[in-house]
Amino acid sequence: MASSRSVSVKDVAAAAGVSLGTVSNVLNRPDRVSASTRQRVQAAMAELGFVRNESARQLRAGTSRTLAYVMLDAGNPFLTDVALGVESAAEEQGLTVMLCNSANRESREQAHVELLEQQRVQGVLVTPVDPHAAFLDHLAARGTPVVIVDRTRDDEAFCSVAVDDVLGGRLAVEHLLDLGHERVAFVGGPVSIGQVRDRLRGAREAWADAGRPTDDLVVVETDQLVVGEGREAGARLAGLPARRRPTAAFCANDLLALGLLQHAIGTGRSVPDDLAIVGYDDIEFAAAAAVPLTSVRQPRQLLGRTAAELVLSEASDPDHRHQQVLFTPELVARASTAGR
Amino acid sequence: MASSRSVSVKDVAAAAGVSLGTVSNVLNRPDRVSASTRQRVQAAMAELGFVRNESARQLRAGTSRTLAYVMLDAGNPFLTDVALGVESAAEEQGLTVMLCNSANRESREQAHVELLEQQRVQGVLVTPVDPHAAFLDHLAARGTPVVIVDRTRDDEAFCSVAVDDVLGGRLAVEHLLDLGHERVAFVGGPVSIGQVRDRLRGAREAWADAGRPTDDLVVVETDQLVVGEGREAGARLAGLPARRRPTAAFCANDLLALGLLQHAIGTGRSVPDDLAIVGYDDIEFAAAAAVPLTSVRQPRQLLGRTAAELVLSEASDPDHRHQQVLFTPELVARASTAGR
DNA sequence: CTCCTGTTTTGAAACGTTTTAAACGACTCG
DNA sequence: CGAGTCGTTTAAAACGTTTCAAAACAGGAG
Repeated sequence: MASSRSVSVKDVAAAAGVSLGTVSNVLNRPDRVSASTRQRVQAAMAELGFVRNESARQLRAGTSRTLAYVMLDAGNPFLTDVALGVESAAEEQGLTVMLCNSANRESREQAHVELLEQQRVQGVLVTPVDPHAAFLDHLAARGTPVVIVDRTRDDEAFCSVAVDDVLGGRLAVEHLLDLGHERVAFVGGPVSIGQVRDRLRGAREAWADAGRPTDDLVVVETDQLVVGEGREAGARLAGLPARRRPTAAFCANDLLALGLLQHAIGTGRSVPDDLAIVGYDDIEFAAAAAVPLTSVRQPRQLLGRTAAELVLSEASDPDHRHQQVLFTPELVARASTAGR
Repeated sequence: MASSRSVSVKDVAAAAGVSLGTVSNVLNRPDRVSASTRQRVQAAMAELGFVRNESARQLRAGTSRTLAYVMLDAGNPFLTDVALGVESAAEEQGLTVMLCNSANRESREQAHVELLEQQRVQGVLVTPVDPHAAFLDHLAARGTPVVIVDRTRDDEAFCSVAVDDVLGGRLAVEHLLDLGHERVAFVGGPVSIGQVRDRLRGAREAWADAGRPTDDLVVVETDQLVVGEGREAGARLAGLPARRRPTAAFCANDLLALGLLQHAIGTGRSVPDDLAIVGYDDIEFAAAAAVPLTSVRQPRQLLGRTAAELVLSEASDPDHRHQQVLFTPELVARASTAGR
């Protein structure tokens, strides 16, 4: 209960009438200490309100018991689920996770990464603004294990975990083809985002494999992956002449899909009868939408868990080889595409 | 670029041919060092890939340059917005923020708090499972500044920032009264949550102030504040005989409101004509719902920002007095209650 | 040439912990 | 009764930084 200035091992030792090495033993290998002294020391610790100084411990140990996840956007429900997976894997290893939010700003991402390196964290997981940023290479080159999460790089300089977006796009369009749609829209953008590109590619592959004419897959490009853009895409689709108008849309994420859905309902059109909709990510709100949304689900928690395991393996296993893990997405069919 | 084992100040000193004190000066007060040696040292640091060891720095300094926010649920968009406010305030002071997710489990919350204390963070912000948990008192008693966020306590043992939930409940119900509703439901629960209690109390006060009979404010208690419970509440309301059935509902949060909305649309009822809905929190998805949701907005970022400022004042100002800040919520009217 | 002044650099101590090798008793065995 | 053993405790060193008093130095002024 003492609220004065920080109580050290030395103070505890003095109070308990033992040497400071003994106090340390009580802390770290209690079995090496006789029961009576152990109790005396523990009593002193409680009495004085001793709190171990992690900096000193870490300085001596050379390494910390934490692991960090630098996330692109802490407000994105997808990424917070990934974080949950990271945490559960870390917890099993007795490690703590620090979450850092770069809020889509590369400068913040870099600042976080640098501080984490100074703190000698066990490893850094990162969903980066730009997976090719030089400071990530530097970090890894100096020996901190790094895993890239939900993004990929062209080279194999890092471990990474991601989901097969080409396959996801394929699943979505195959589902719509199965339902008999002959004219489908892809809604998403900007194509500068690798994931959007891959999902579109998968969609096109499925379309081509089914022998459909290229023009019947209408691409509606958006500026961002947000609800408002989805509404606007809805307006653009509705403006098309009836025979060119798609009967189904595959959206590059759920937010777009929600916007599209909102536009359809707002203008009195029926989902799925007038327009079937497939989203991507299967966020919690997808199932909770006015018309529950068919969506492509990614193994979010597993993504995080695997990333954590990889980074720990890299930290402990001396002859670790980088690996790029690619998970398989899964289509969850709901009312927004129900049979016609 | 050296990827061997950690490079220390000593190594840099040797490489640059100066004493280790000089290297430290280059790092901390570059003006005390002549231009030529400064450059030599900096070149050596770059050459060797020197990274300051934060543990050692902190051990010497006695305090860290970080601040932590232990959040109840990192998946809750409301709290991530609060975190954004914390971060922006911290950034201005040159501090970094660690986010810790307790995922609604008190044991995790406690584990985080304990590690943070060991790390001697500048201050701890916390949205706790239970604001009266003993370990929070202990933490504060030992001298770590603590601010309680979005929760309140009966005593004044801590600084806290929260929003006036009684007023929020009042605003919601006054809005519905203004629109001429004569029978209103309050949907929310469990009442063990202080915030639910307060919002209900505000609703009742407004109702009573308008001279309406108590029975005409129907309370539908839920088990949790989630979408599914909202749907179920919708079913319960729909099951009431027409003359006892409310024409409007005030939900204790937006998730419930979304569930209620979903049920109404799914069963072919019109919002707001058959049922007007008011939510609480004004999360991003509220505005994006099938029918944009009227909701009570809280100053989320300001909440976080103020909490950060309070904790820093407590850390630096020796004669700091605890204060309980209460912000004012604001009603945002949208289509789900549009005029009738 | 000496003395002084101001700037730059140095050496040593300190922060709080963990670890290792050595010291210490007490006991047993030959 | 001395040597060896075992369980417990201790003293000292080390981790990498910052800081502070003191030393070295350079450049004038006398």
